[in-house]
Amino acid sequence: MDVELVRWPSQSDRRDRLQVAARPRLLLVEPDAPAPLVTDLAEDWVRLPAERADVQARVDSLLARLANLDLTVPRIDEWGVVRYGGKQVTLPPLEARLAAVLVTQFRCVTTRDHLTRAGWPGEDPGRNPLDVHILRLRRRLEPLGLRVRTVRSRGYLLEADSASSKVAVPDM
Amino acid sequence: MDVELVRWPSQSDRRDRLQVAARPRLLLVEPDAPAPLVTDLAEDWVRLPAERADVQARVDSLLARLANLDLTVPRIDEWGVVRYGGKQVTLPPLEARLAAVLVTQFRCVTTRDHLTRAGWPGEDPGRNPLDVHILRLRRRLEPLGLRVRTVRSRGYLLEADSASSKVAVPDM
DNA sequence: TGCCGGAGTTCACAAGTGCGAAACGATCCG
DNA sequence: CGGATCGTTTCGCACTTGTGAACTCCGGCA
Repeated sequence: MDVELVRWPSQSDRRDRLQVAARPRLLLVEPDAPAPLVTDLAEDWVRLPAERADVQARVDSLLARLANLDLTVPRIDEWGVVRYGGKQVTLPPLEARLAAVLVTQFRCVTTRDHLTRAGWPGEDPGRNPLDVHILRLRRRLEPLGLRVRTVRSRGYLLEADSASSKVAVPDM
Repeated sequence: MDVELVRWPSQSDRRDRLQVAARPRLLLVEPDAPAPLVTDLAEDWVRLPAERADVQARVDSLLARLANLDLTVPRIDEWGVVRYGGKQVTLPPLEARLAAVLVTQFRCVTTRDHLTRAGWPGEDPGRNPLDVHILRLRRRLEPLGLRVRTVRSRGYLLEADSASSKVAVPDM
């Protein structure tokens, strides 16, 4: 699980995106900026300049506070290794590029277009290759407890399998 | 309720008493002391020396956080993802447009007319489609602990389901 | 009290289409 | 050769949305 460091107020739009995504974040408040009013449980702030140890302490406190709220986030490195919940899998290059986008957008919708650009830079292979690789990515990520959910007519969304949003499909 | 200001670590015994009493407190961490690890939701800290405004901001945030713990407001993003109480669901386009209105009017009555204009811009599909989609929206939002309540002859109203479990509050 | 009518709810069915997934090929590399 | 990666085709399912009708709920009125 990661805490995002956000300079504030210069990166306030990034802060908003993280807030919408319910991602934990630490605001690094620039020297002359006013102090922010923080009510989100996944957010804290520290005044710059700050000791490295103080920043680390706030990150640790934030993580400890959120430990009860299950906000674990998967990670992927540059060799295509995805780690989550103590397990890991390795991905082939193309799927690693797709997974990288989905991981950074964890719990947020990623458009098909965005994924296509990430997987095939500078070309458009059409619809099917993406579909097939999403399918293969699903099978590889499943053992980790991760799920690639389809958001019809919008794109895809990576989320934890068992936790949180187990949506009952309405009968109709 | 007030926030107690505690010098730390010199008044650490007072801090412990306040913690046992579940009283909100702000630790004023002395210049050379190590940063404390804070997991209690009723506690925060600030490194001395600190601006008066920064201290005030932390006090305000602490009070606001405690006041808002069970007054969480649902949110919806532009891709139709509704988040509330640590859970989330994705909505199809039409229901997302309806939900967007109900979410921004949280706990306030929204007229059928308003919802119709939001769901079907530039046309009027009649009464029934709206009713049906309200029903479908109800079923989708139910797992989040949200309820669409009917206000007879007035409209609809989104509110928290009273039976839903609130966010877990550690150490309080 | 009992009945009526409007308001609101729920269901079944259907059309259109976005998407899933298997199966098969092609290519690359040890 | 054998395994892994990646593309293509194809069939069919399931999701979204609309429609009509049956059904329940509730207030008003005689």
